[in-house]
Amino acid sequence: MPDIIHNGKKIPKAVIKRLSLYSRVLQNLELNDIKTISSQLLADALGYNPARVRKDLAYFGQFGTPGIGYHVKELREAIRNILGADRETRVALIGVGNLGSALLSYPGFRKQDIHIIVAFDKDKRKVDRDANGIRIRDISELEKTLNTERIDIVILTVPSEEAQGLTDRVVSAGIRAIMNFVPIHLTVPDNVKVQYVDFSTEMESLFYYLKKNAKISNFST
Amino acid sequence: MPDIIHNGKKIPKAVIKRLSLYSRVLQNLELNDIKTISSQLLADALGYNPARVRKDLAYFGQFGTPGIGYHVKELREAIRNILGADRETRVALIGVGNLGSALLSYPGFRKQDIHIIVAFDKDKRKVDRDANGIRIRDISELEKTLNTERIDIVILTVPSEEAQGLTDRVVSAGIRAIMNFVPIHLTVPDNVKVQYVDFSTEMESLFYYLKKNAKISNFST
DNA sequence: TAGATTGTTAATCGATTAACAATC
DNA sequence: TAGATTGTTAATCGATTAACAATC
Repeated sequence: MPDIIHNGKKIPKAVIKRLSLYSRVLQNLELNDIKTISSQLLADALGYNPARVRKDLAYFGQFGTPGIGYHVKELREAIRNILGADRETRVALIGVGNLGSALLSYPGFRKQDIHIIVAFDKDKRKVDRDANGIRIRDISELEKTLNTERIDIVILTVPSEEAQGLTDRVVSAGIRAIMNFVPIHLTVPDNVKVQYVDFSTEMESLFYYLKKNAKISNFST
Repeated sequence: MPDIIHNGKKIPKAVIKRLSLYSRVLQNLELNDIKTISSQLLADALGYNPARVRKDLAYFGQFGTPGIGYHVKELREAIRNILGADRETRVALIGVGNLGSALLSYPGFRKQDIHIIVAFDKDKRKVDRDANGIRIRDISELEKTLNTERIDIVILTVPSEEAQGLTDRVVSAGIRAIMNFVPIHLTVPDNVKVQYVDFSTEMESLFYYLKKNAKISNFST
């Protein structure tokens, strides 16, 4: 992946993730009719340092007022603009198994204007069935549909053996962003971004911390 | 969270995640009857730098042989030992909705000896039903069951409004590790580790990269 | 004006990579 | 021995935090 540049400044990847979290906090503040918020309070809501909040925002401009803080509504709109979250995100999902089905009806997506518009499966018994309001298509229609439906992002929820092959097809079809739920490393060209979501790895590191913490508390008792 | 110390060295969080990925690659190599692997090849398999691989492993000891590389089987066992993945991980899941159900049958967990042993829901219509071979319990049995079943980790897949309340209960019951799929920030004591899994945030940053990349290619055409 | 809080610079901390002597 | 590759140190790069003048 090439570096991401905004107004001549290189933006760390982590900043983008946090922007999205700030936006969510601001959304809640707006619902509670809170008009302004300081970097301190915004940081507290997420367990961050206030300097980090100010620095993150400073990559993109000046949004606050010294002595006052940030105007909630304005800042939220600014962030949504930066993230492109003001437009609809058009998503395709490949592999309508248990996890795929769950994602099709994931409430968090709807809230953020992320729309899974098409779903594919290779199982003929699933094809043409309805999944959360959309028709499951045969995987043979993949390339054609990605184009006609102007898909931005592909979600992969297929068995491991099929992941790389489908990735290659999707990339050839012009897709540049893949959210990969399959626990293998995908090889893609440099201009394609893969976001890995890996439950087992997260679980294993949690368990490691747990084990370590247990030892630490044994020492102190 | 206190720092994680191993043999007097502070271990970066990212190292633990990668250890788990190394283990997975080694598992595949073992299945393909490959006996040894160099840091270079292990790095290639994950898109890393070979120095990173050697450095990560060096936190925990010396596992390789100069001129040869690492013995696949040995290294995998060593890593599983470090991660504690040689023991069974006992997990409870709260909230048997779409996502919760999908996780109950997630094949990646079974593969890594991660066992979801109990599941809870507050919906009386779900209670006592079977979910992937286990009986769904009423949420009122939460504290009691976490203890009798000796649960290590709790998975949270409940609506946002209920997440903090349930977190408090779970923490009072002595749980130290939570895998949180609910898109809100949870407040917990310092000795409890929360692992956030947030699809919307990942999706929004993917979309941001996509938008940026599109602009970059516009420039070059 | 006094208090609060921003935006930004400098200092710190942490993580990655390059380089290479040691060694199989 | 010659070639390969480790473990580790030093150099680089990047991200976080502290501090503070500017300013509402």
